[in-house]
Amino acid sequence: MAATRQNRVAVWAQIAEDLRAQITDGTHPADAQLPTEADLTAKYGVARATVRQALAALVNEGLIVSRAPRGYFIRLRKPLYYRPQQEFRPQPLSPEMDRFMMDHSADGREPRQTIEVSIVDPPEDVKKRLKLADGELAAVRRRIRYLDGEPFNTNDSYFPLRLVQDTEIMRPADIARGANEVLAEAGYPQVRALDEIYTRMPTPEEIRRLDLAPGTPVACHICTGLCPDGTPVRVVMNILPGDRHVIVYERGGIDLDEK
Amino acid sequence: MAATRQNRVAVWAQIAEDLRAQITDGTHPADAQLPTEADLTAKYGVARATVRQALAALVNEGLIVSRAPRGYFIRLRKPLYYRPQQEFRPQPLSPEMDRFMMDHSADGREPRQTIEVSIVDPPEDVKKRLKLADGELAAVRRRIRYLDGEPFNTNDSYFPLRLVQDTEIMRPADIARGANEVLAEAGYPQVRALDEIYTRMPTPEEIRRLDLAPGTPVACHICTGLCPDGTPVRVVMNILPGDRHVIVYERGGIDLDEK
DNA sequence: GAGTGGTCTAGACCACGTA
DNA sequence: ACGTGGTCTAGACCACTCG
Repeated sequence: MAATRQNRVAVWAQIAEDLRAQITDGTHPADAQLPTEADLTAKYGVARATVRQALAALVNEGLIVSRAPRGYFIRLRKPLYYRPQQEFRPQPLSPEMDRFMMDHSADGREPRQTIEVSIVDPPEDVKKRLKLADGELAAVRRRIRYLDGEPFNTNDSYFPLRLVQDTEIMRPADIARGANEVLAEAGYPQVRALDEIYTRMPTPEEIRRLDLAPGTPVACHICTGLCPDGTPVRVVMNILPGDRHVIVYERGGIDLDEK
Repeated sequence: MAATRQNRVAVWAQIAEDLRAQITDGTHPADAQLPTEADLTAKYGVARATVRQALAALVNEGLIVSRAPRGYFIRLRKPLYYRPQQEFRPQPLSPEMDRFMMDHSADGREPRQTIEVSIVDPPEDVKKRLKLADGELAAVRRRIRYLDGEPFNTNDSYFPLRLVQDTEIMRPADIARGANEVLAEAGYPQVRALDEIYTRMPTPEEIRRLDLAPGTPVACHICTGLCPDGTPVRVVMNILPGDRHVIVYERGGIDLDEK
């Protein structure tokens, strides 16, 4: 537990551990206010900087949040389920599965999204997955999704420019039937997809766009859509704040692995 | 960018931004050493604590790591692909997909795992998913997996105790044919699964077990295995350090959604 | 106006790795 | 032996929110 190189635990780490135990053991209700920095310096008899180091640790763990100048508060997690397979299987495989999902549904929350379309030289990640030729450009539809006015996730869809030029995809408006349908009509139906998911701390840009609190990691979900002949025609980069999402996959009809 | 409540950017935030730009723009090679704290205090003409705050920010973003008392170093990301569907589809759907995966393979790295088996009153998460009666116990196989001696992920498999008592599952040894096979032989074949994935900062316990650097989020992958009648018989809780894993799903044969 | 957290300073001592 | 980062202290001023 954060032992210093000496055989002892730093004072700030002990304070952090104290507070962490109180938070996780449910002593305080969610959203409760913690003692002030002044309270803690008095209680533990240390300098303010030491208390601040303890609190900063908890902030970076995502356990508490500072609402200056009001104080520190216990953070609550209210993730919604997020389903990459959504359109494929709108219904859960079984009522049992549904149970878990009911806890966090978007019922009654008002969705909204902003859309920007532009032509770009895409980032290396995307370029590789789209198998773009050197210097070849892509169209990107950048969306930020909101729920009740709060940013929920971002969704940047990249298409090889040559495939979508002069299609509806280039217009910054909702596409009721979906961009995939448009792409299919243009002769590029997607029949397979590769989902890649990894997690990291957000960039300052992402913190800004998604209004992320410190200590909030993001999941990066990259979906590559392929035509029957294996040509990639679409790469979607989703940024999912960890405090707002649970990604769900349902699998069935096969022997299931352990890992 | 970390503006203070005044209309200015904090000095530490500017220093962090400077360094961040240098790191992400590839000015320095990966694993390069940053200037020392003393260098930076001199360069920017500020107190050491200010420089340390900038560096701490980058550490928490996962961009750099401190190897005291040697200095700060740029962090490298070398994730391996992790496939929940592994046994289902050992081969990628197409050579195109394989391309992305070749970059990070476990070739030539020596895998090892530790196994502990115990009987526990499982955490609430697990209890709910296993639909355990009040006070009902579970067997848990806790595994830590290593690659070349370094911890890679943890895998805790929970089973209702009544189903697995007196089976091979209770012995802390490798099960060559897999715990699922044992469960199937006992009359509980799994035909469906629900995967839930979310991301958060690790607990101190996880930091210890997985030897995580600061600024490393984890993905929590919970797999619930169900019998044909919908009874959950197994819940697996995987903890996947973000700097070591990319989770991969392949989907095919269906219309694919955008989200 | 009182109290909060955010920022910044100028010191100090320590353990540890490396040269 | 030296330089490194880790820890801790004792101050200071500020902007903001709330009563």
